[in-house]
Formats: sequence, C-alpha cells, structure tokens
Amino acid sequence: MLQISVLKNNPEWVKQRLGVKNFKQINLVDEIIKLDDERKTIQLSYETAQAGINTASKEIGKLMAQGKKEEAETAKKQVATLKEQVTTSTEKLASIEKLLHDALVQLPNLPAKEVPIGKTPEENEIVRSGGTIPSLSENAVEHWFLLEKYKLANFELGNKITGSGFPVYTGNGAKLQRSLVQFFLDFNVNAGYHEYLPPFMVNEQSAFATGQLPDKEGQMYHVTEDKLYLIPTAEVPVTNVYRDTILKEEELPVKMTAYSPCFRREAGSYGKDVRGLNRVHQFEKVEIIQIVQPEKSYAVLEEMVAHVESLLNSLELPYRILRLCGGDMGFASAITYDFEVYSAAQKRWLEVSSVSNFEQFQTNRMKCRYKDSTGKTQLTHSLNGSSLALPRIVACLLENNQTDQGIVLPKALQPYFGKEMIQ
RNA sequence: GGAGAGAUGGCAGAGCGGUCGAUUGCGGCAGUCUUGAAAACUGUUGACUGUAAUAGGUCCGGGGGUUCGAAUCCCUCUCUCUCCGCCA
Repeated sequence: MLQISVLKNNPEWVKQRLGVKNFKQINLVDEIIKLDDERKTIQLSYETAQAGINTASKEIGKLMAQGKKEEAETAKKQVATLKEQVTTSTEKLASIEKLLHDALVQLPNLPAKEVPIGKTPEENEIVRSGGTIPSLSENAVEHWFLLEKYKLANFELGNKITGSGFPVYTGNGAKLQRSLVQFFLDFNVNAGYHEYLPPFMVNEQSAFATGQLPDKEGQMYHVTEDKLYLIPTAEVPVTNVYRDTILKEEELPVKMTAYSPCFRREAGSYGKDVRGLNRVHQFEKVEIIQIVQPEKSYAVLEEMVAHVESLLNSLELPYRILRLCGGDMGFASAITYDFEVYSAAQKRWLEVSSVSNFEQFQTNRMKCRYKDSTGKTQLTHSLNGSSLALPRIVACLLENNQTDQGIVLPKALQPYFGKEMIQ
C-alpha cells in the first residue's frame, strides 16, 4: 500500500510511474487526494467536538465531587449538542475512511526508475545469462517422458487422488525433491538466512499484508469454513512474522528462509504450457526474505540476485536474468528480476525464481517499522526471492542432463541425493 | 467437543465508573560515585495521528453498547491457560 503522503507530495510523478506499470485508473490518484482532504476536514470537526466533551466531562466530575448537582446537570445538557456532532462526524469519518482505504488498496506499487517501459513479457530486459546450453542427442525427450521412464512422478495418480496439476512424486522423484529442498535450505542458511517452517495456511490479514488480497484473491485456495487461505508462497507467512512490529536498528537486516509447498489455482491455464511440471497447482519451493533499512534495499536486492545466481551456477544449469518491464511486474513490487533456466528438450526458458524489492509497499500494510539512529520510527523495506521453485528446476535437470545411461546429477546435489545418477 | 479462568506499556504486574495513557518492579537509556566496571543512588523511558512549534484527538486483545464520562459495567468475537473428552 502506498503512503498517502507520497501521492500528495508529488501527484504528477506518481501518475507517471503508475503509467509505466500500465495501470489504467490513473484518476484514482486525484480521487484519493481529494478524499484525504475531506477526511481531514471531518476529522478536525470530530476532534474539536470530542475535545469539548472531554473537558466538559472533567468539569462535571469536579462539580459532582463538590456536590454542585444543579450545575452539573446544566453542563450535561450542554454536552448533548456536542455529542450529536460527534456522532454525525464519526459516521462520516468511517464512510470516508472506507472509501479512502478501498481506493488506496487498488493502487499497485510504483516501479523503480530502472524498470523498463513495456507491456508484455517480450519487452523484459535481459540483464545477463550464464551456464552453457547443452546440445542433446537426437533421441532426447521432454521431462514428462523422463518422469515416466524413471518412475519419478505420476500424474494419473495425482488426478485420481486430487485432480490435475497435483503430481505424485515417487521413489527417486520424491527423493530428488527432498534433496533439492535440503540443498537449497543449507545454501541459504550458510549465507546467513534464519530458517523457518511456517504454517501452510494464513488468515485474511496476512494475505492482505503481503498484497495477495485483494489483488490476487482468485489465485489462492480458500478454506471458507475457517476463513483461511492456502499459501501461494512461503513469502506470505514468513514476511508476516514481522507484521505489527517495531524493530531495533541493530536487528536489521532480518534474513529469513523457508521451505513450503505452494498452492496456486492457476485459473485459466491450459495447453502445452502446463504439460508435465511446467505449471502445477501444488509445488515445493524455498524462499528467501529480507527486511532492511530503506537506504540499503537496493544493495540488498543485488546481493539476493547474486545469491540466487550462485545457486543456479552450483546446479550447473543455463540461466538468464531478466529485469521485468512495467507491464509484466507484480502488483506489490517496485522492481523484479526473473530467473529463467533453459529447458533443452522443450527448447524454451522456464521461470524458476523471481526476486523483488517491495520497498514500503508490504511493510506499510504490515506496519513493520524500525527505530533509526535518531530514534525516529520509520517503515522498513521488504524483499524476497525464490531460491528456488522446484518443478521447473527438476524439469531442466532431467532434460539437460539426460544420457543413455541415465540422468546425471550436478556435483553439488550428489551428496544430498546420495548417488551420481538417476537410473 | 464440554466446564471454568483470563487477555493492561519491552517483560512482570496493579487498577474494577471521573483525580488513569495508566501505580510499582524488572529491563533499556542518561547521570553521580569509580582508574574502569559492578553495586548503590538520581533522572528518564509506549504507539498512532496532528501542529511551524505548542495544543488537540485515538489506543488497556478486536468489534459493538450503556453513561455527561469506560481500562473499569453490559453484549459479542478472537485468542491463551486449567480440567475433562477425542487424537498424530
């Protein structure tokens, strides 16, 4: 959520930035400013009336103590008109605050100045790439055939038990998942991230704080009976660890990592984009999150990008890093780097991580603040990234490393898996 | 699921209609003493909003009500604890 002060200080700049994000309802900015001005006027009249009641009530208390009943009674009558004023302005205030909130919540985060202009994924900017794309033999096949060949995952079984998009991993497939999760967590913990195992369901407040609600309501599984949401990413429960807190400056940066399954409805997806592990409703992911001082967040963003990059290097996968254009960015993000790995049999790039700086967008919703060196409390910045999402990593590992003898695992993973190959 | 008790500032814990944004202790910060530290003593120490700065307003788990006035009374929700039941 943007701070109203940001809109008020520079409305034209805010509108220009929203334009970069391809946001349509630019007029909301002026509406919000107007609503806030109205709010102030009403608030002032409410507070003046309330102040009158407060002083009069104290006066009545004194009169009663002195036994001056008559005077107390007259004073009581005078309060009645003030009370009416309070009642009407309270009602007005409540309705205008709701309007204001509803409007403010619709505004996405402003894109940072480095964000390229553009509307579609084609306009994302390739920052750099690494690794080498393998040249596969002629009989190389896509990962969904390999999953079947080596009995690593069973989609039909998932269909029977739950529905499409819920693969059942079996044998070495299940073990590969476990090895990857363990490898990623160790890698993150070694880099100073504190490990969490969060709840896999969250309440409405938490989903709101990180920006899933109200924007992405349809993307989450909703347990209506208990008013809980299945998490689409560990970002949601883990970032909320610091909801409604005031941190000391020496506690920063907060570095957290967590494994969790992720549940996504992916409404409207179909076709070959979703074949195999390309897009599923439940998948495993390890996430990294940082909460930092505002002036440090862009340096930390680079650090997190480098961290994810070194993870991909250790998996020996060909990758590229994209800086997302305004139109392709998420609602809450100020800047996002996507990581894609090359799936050599499908001959396409697959997104495996997304590292974002949210600046104050989430922390303003969460009220996650810190006391700076001057003793002033101010909002922190939050950042997160995947490190990494498993299914597409598995897809690439299988496709890129397939040989006639079996799937060769990268060296870094071998101690975790216990073998050099899947056969 | 049943019965009872409770939710107050970083923590502990008073307050049970006006003098309470809140006694006190611990912790934190500053000072005195000391070569330094500890101890002791003294002072200070919540958040939000608002103002040029004052002032003013709001917050005692959340929401609603009674009253001129609510941390205190009533209703309701959530959560915690104790006992019973069920259970990995």
